[in-house]
Amino acid sequence: MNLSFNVEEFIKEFENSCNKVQKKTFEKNEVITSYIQKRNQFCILITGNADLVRYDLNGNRTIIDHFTDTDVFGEVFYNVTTNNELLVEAKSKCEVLIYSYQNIHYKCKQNCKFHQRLSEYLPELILDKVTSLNMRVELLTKRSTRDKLLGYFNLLSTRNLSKTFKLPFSLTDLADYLSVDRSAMMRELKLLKEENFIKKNGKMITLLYK
Amino acid sequence: MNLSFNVEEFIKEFENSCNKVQKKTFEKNEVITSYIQKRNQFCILITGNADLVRYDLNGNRTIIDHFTDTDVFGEVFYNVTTNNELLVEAKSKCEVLIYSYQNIHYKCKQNCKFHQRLSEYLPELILDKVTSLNMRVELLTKRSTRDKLLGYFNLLSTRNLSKTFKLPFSLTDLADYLSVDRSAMMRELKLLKEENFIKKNGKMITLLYK
DNA sequence: GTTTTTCTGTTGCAAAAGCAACAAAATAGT
DNA sequence: ACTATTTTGTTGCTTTTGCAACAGAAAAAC
Repeated sequence: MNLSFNVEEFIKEFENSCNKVQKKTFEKNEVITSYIQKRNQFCILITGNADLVRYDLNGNRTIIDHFTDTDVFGEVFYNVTTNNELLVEAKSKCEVLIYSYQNIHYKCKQNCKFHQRLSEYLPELILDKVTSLNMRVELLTKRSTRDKLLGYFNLLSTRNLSKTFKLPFSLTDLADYLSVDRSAMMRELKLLKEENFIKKNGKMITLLYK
Repeated sequence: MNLSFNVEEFIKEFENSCNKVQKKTFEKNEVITSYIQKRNQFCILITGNADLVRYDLNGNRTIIDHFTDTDVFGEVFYNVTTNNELLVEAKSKCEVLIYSYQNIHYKCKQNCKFHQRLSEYLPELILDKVTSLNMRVELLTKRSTRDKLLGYFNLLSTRNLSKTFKLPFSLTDLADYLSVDRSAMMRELKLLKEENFIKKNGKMITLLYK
């Protein structure tokens, strides 16, 4: 994220300034929140990492988004219209700040610092989500598994300012993120290695082209 | 869209209240704006319809979004990070209100009504984009052409409160929207007709299931 | 009202992706 | 340190998708 304010400081303010904000801890594989059941929710991940996943009627799992330290998430950023299950699952032990809104328009009668700051920052935070959603759409509209993989690798490479980077996912999860079959993706990864597009060592990837 | 304010009235206010807002007319197939070249832009489509399209390096065209009367669009809702061409193309004669921001945080020194209103409404407008982006992601993560078609048809059916509805696209464009091959999509449409999932007459579709 | 262009519908063939199943490796749990 | 569980890597086979090409229908341009 590339925000105009410091999320760590924001978290400190949260914890002290408003008694409606709850701090909770979740173990690995626990469900942090459900966007279907809990509307108008705003969360900050203090430590750990978690995925926003959807389970559709065919039983397919899709990873919609991946969260790490200081990432924000919640239904307030998603504005649910789907019927499918939509869960945030802890991938490791997670500490989370949770706040539930009464109304969606981000105005609050209590004049605590937290709400002031939140109103101020929310448009920017939402815009940041828009950016990541647009990147997601760009990835998903790529026609082949190969292009999706390379597109995603480019993204990570750009973000890390390096041709070498670590996948934030297991390969199983990566397939669910790119919305492709895992074995087909593995086959494609193998071909990418053989054709010297990439070098791979566990979750470390190095781009060899350009 | 399901907004708390009336866009038609908003448009009237725009036209009168701020001399920085331009009203322009575009003929069919003209480029209304480029998100790569014109940053921080906010537009309202008064009449006509237009598509946001991306041309990637392989020459593939993807329709990212489709706009009709009173829809808003512009780089300000997209927050470009891509390198690909990203154009809004008029699909018919279009009247458009265009405003370019100096800064992305929606604050403006001039205290005209337009800017006041815009600051007020922008978070809601952006959130509306988030909703449509999330629906888009949901469609694109469907694994088969069939599921993409049915998913999209369900959406239109829900929106129109009717099992029968008109496609807002040509079939050629629909394929570019769902990010699939046109001939493969046509084949799938034929199967859907044969298996009595849908009835199709030109751009009118009727869902026969459930 | 005729011509030109775009869109629809179709097909054979090739390529890619999905499915199922399994062994080996790695990781987590105790 | 050992065991159970999950992840990785692989493959044969099937299904789906993409590509290329073309004719007829529809729409747009003149």
